[in-house]
Amino acid sequence: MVRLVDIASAVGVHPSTVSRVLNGEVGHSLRPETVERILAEARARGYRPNALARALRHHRTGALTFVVPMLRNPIWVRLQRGALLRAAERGYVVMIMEEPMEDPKPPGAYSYLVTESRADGLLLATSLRGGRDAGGANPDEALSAVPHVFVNRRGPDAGNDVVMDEAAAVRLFLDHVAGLGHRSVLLIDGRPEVDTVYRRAAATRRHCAALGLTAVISHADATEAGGFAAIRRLLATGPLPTAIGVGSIEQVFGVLAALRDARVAVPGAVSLVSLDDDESLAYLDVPVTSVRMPLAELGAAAVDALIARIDGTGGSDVLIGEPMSLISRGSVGPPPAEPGT
Amino acid sequence: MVRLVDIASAVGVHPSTVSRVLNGEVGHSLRPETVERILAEARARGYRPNALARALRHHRTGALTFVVPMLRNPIWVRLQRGALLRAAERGYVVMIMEEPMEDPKPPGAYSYLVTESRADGLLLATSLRGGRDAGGANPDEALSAVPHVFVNRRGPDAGNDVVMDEAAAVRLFLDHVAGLGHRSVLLIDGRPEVDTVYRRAAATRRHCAALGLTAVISHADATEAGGFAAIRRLLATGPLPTAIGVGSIEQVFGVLAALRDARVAVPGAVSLVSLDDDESLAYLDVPVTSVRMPLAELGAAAVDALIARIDGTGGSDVLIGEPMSLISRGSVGPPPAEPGT
DNA sequence: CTGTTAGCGCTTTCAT
DNA sequence: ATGAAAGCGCTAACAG
Repeated sequence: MVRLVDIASAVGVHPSTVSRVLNGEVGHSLRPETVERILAEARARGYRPNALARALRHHRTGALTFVVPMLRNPIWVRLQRGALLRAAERGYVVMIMEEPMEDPKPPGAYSYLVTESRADGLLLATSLRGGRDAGGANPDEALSAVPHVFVNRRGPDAGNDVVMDEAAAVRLFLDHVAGLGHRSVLLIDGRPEVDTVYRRAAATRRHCAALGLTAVISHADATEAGGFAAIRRLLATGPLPTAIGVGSIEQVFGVLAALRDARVAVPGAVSLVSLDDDESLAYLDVPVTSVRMPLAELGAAAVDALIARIDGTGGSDVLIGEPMSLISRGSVGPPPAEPGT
Repeated sequence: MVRLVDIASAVGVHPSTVSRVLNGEVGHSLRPETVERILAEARARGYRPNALARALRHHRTGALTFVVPMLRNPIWVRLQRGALLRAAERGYVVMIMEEPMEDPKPPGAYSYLVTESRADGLLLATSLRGGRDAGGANPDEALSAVPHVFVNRRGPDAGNDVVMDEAAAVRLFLDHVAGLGHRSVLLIDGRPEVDTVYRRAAATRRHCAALGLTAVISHADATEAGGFAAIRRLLATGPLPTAIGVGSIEQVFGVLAALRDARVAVPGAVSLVSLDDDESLAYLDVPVTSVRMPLAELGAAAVDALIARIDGTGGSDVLIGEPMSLISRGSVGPPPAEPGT
């Protein structure tokens, strides 16, 4: 390992001089020759500053921690990617912690990572929504002492949320099907305690009311089996609404399978929109129309927001709405003359 | 922030005493009362050791870096999960670096992370296979100085590879279809420079020869479009082999779509096996038989192997073969009387 | 049983 | 234009 002192003694100057040169000190005028010699020596020996020692002095680790739930859902991949890319651009590395689904911890359970100087701040996408609207957890003290931002969900403390415009996504879906004449809508989504689900459900009720559509909300596990079961359950109780929105890709597969089993034609009898795009949807037997969400942008914005908190540069809640679009692929058509079976 | 000295002066002892108590020194006998007072004070003030200072002393950061290619493929999610879980069990945190697909770097490009003391070792799943068999890169010096392990691919230096038994997966596929009477096999997989692809292709040729089957290998992008194009291309040149193995989930979707378009019945005309399982395959219009690979186990084993390298506790190449199984779902049947369209 | 001392590798006043 | 010295928070010999 090459240290600062090594190259200092090799060149015959004091370590502090080397430090200044290598950090490109501006105010300090250095003799060009000295600078040259130091730079040459450092390059020759492949000197790399010790991030630990530096962090210890600066009270800055240059690392962020991203806490994500252990889900298969590909949205996390795109989100993570956007965050990693932006973090790299801004000179940070990111640690990933996956939160076990069985025993989800309160967000404050991760503040130790900052307290122990393992990271400068926390990107929190813990599974449950947290205090504020959930009524569950009490305001989390450990957390408030630490720079953090909630990603894709609203946390217990206002002003630290970075979320997407789920209401806009829902409107894209509803306006599309309403425009084709649909009057009854079904939203199949995950558990209502999940913040994104909560916001999509609320937006669906609100916008359906505004458009004069009837709305049914069905909550199920965010898995293939969950989507399958939801359709089964609804078919047992009567005819389906003619337009169906689905909250996660996994559920889309289950919903399609259940409709196929029940011989409900798509888009003949019911129309389907996925509120979560994936390339594979274009290749199914019924290519599925979907709303593409700005996930990478969400990840990047969350990193920016967190760094602002770390730097003490204020910051308020962020709503990401762009780019968002409905990708028309063929699972949506006009409603049938009679309500779908 | 609470430091060691703070609780030392509060209790009225020397910092080193506090250090000893908090680290549960064994040889050193401490007066129970002192121990009690220190522990109480530390708990009361919520003391957390500074990981930076500790790492600086110990020359150990307690962090590993996982370098993964920027792919959508869900295998990375399962692999990452296995690695994160095991790392947490062993007291390490994991940083993730995603390697840009456009300009893949040689594995040695990441050794600076260890040199700068940001991590103790590297889990490398960089996109290309590296020197040894690829003939490309020259032996990477920067890398050899640093604890590392190649995950799911073989690196340029022997003895540091942790891979799955791709040959066994291929055999599971081939024995299954051969047992049903298939005599001609097609493997659709990714780019041949990717090590897993290379090994599956080699195993396919070898085992087909042993079984007396004809084998065709088709390389395409590991995407839906790639799988689609591969089938299109092959259909243009003549009838398909009756048994098809596919290397990645994304390709499976494309392959199914192309077969559907061309009115090739599955499993009537051709049988299909995915060499990469995913829950969603069970819900397609033709549920797809697949080989489930031990991805989480691979991630965990890679972490163990890397920690062994870090601790200087030897270690040689690791081959993960268990648990691996063929999940029969309905896309495989006996071959048709006449070869597929 | 506990205190003293000397750093880990780097940065930053303050001198000169 | 450069050197000296102190210290980030913790630990590990070595004393006593």
